[in-house]
Amino acid sequence: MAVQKSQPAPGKPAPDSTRRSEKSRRAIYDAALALVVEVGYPKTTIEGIAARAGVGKQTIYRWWSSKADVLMEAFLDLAEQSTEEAGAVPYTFPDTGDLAADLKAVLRATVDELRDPRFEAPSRALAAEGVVNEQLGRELVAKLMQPSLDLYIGRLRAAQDAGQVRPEIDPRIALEFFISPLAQRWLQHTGPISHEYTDTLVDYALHGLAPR
Amino acid sequence: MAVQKSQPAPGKPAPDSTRRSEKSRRAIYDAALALVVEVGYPKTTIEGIAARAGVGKQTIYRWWSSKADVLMEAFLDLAEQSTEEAGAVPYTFPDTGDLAADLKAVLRATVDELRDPRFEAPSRALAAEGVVNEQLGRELVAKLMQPSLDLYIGRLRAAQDAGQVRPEIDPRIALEFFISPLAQRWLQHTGPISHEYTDTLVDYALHGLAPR
Amino acid sequence: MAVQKSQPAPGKPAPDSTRRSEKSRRAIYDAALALVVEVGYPKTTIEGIAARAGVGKQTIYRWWSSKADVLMEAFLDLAEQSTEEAGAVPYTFPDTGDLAADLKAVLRATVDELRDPRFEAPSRALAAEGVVNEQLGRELVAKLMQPSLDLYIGRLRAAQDAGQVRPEIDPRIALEFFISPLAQRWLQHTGPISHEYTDTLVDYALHGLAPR
Amino acid sequence: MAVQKSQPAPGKPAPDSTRRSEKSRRAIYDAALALVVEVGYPKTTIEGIAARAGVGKQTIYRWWSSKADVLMEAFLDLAEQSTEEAGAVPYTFPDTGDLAADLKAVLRATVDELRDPRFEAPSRALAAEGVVNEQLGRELVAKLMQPSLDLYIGRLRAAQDAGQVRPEIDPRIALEFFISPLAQRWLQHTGPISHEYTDTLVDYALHGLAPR
DNA sequence: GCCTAACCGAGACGGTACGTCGAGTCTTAAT
DNA sequence: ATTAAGACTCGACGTACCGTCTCGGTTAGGC
Repeated sequence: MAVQKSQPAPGKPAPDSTRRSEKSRRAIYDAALALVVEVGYPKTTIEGIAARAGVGKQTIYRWWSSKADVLMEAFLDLAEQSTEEAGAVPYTFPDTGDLAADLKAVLRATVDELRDPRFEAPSRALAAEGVVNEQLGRELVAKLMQPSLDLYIGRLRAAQDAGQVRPEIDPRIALEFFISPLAQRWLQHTGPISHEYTDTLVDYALHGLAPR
Repeated sequence: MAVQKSQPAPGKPAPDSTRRSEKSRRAIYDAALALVVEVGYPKTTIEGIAARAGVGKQTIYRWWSSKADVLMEAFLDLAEQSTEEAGAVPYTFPDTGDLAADLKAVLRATVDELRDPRFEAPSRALAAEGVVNEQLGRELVAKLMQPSLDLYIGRLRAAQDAGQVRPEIDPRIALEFFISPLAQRWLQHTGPISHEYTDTLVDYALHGLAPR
Repeated sequence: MAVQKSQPAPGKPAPDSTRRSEKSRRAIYDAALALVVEVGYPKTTIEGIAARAGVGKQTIYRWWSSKADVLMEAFLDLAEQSTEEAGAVPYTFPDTGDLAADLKAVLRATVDELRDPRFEAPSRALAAEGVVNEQLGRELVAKLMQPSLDLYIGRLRAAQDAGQVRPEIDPRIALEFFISPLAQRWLQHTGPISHEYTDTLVDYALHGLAPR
Repeated sequence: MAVQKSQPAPGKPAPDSTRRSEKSRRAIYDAALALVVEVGYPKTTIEGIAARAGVGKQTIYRWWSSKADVLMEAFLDLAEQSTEEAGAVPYTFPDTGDLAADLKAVLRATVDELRDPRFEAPSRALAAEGVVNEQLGRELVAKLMQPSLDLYIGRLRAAQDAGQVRPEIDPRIALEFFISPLAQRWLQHTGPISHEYTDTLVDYALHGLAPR
């Protein structure tokens, strides 16, 4: 499960990645994440990252095309490490047979993650960049979000097979009832996020707003 | 409803707003919006706005505290104008008695607005800024989104009174089923937005995912 | 006798010289000369000058087109100041009636000046630059050397009128017998320079190498 | 006469010159001279020379200590080749018994050489470097100029023996009347150089400026 | 109808960061 | 062991904007 390297500015003679310094790469990831946490994304500069990592600026420009690009890889790397560290099987979704309970459990974990300060600053920064820069946005979605979304889809399909979700429902849309309200509250500061809140989302979504 | 001017950096002798040049203000709004559309938010600079507006830099710094601040006011102004232009009663929500139909109608209009290129660039820029800058984010929510959200709340309460929505539902959460998925698809490029899509959202949300 | 300002890079909107900061100009001159003396010309950088002068780099680039250009003006300014300081009538050549004595006196003064450490580093640097960069070289000749050369020509013509120099001699060539050997020894380190040496030059040049 | 290799940075384990690649050396000389002619000395870089010569940078740093050092050897090599090529006995000075004629002939040849574009760029570059870098300057004088100067001294001494030059004249100073004015005009662009000019120098110098 | 304060266009200023280039060092593979 | 190749750290380049600070020149009210 290797991290895909992003392309540096095209037209340049591609650097030889076999000779790349692993030490520098790690130092750059660490410096970038630390700076984003400490001083915020806009005040995080390529020069600052280079200085903190004890690395020449050119070494950053050689392998990445922008600050956002560095941060994205750093964040992907962080996510990978955290997953490994947690010892968890990385990409699974609980299936106890109780759809509501499973969704609530996963969403509670997501809430906790969104509040982890190690994740908050860089993921906000990346999300903001993705809003404005479509190319980066799509990369983010593909690399960071899609794997999780696929798990939701799988779980919802299983629920359909078990007769707990109506068969005509499109799981790719249904999952947004759980993900999107949480995402918007977090991204746009439109409201607080909590375990109770996500529990409520699950209940509302499964049973609908209208009386039965 | 006059646009509230934002405070310039505190500690300064407050400028006398009665002597402010209306012509400059308009020129600055126009230049800011045009530049964001033409070159994108990150490449829009205060110097660029000043030059294009034929205005001194100080005139911008005197009345606004940041690029985002200028753009926010410019955008609010644009939104106001558009509303007036449309001749519409600005802040109402249809109530035909058919909740689903009313929601679908409003969401279709929202989809159309999100696709209007005049709106897209600046509102993306502001949204992105709001993700990262909490203070600005809250201002955006309060000034740009809250009025609309309140209309949703009002309509949902009416539906509750009419027995079309279960009484224990919190309308402030319920409205997110309509707003948030659309917002996320648009903000994060996670999927296409269309009238069919929002129609589906309304149906799913009202009747729930589970079989009845 | 104003210092001619050199042209910044053409094609740029010419800066308004009436608003130029005299303080910055002085500080830049001082820093440039000091650095050339202290660390040598090649290690003198625009950044270094700016930092030492407490000035933004742009302020240098706004008014000068290169390091050599800065240094040339700084040196011209220094020369001017020194002349004023010395209280001397700036552009005269002694005429006691004794050509040999007058030439020897002036050349002895020149030798002293060439050895003054305040002058040595910058003038070497400029001379070197002028060797390789013809445009700058011609400017140097015109602004720094020509006035002195003209004085030699004047004195030699007077000597011709007085019958002390053959009338068919071209003073513009003759003066090189006094100037050029000294210049070459100094520039190219081909030999030591001293009062005795220049005295000898005068004697040899006036009376020739061949027996009479 | 083998070219003495200059010392690389001291303190390093001296490379084994018996295993040196002659092909690389030649390629480096050619590349260095070509680049100086084509793009000028300041824009000639070690990287550029290495790339053009198809050589690793280290190969240059191993054997030379600086750009000027490379160029000096390259130029010495060029001078040697040219001399051989010309088939001439390398280090002689004509002695027809007519001092004036001999000097004029040699100076005319010098003028022609100074105008040869193959020589001009590199020798200007070296001269400029020598003005500012005393160590290199002295090396240049010793290796490039001294042999010629010695020939002048020899010829002048012969002339003294023949009674054509006054015995009390120091030939080491006298020769500067022929060399230095030409050198200065060429180096500092203070005037045009031509056969007529050098002829005039010889006449003026031999017979003096004063009436006889 | 004048005075005088504030605003205005303009843009120079001290700075920070940009993205690029080259210096000189170090590592790898191949000859 | 030298070589071609090129990644590395470092420092300077010249540019773009930042936010502050003068400059005249309008442009109001308050007298």
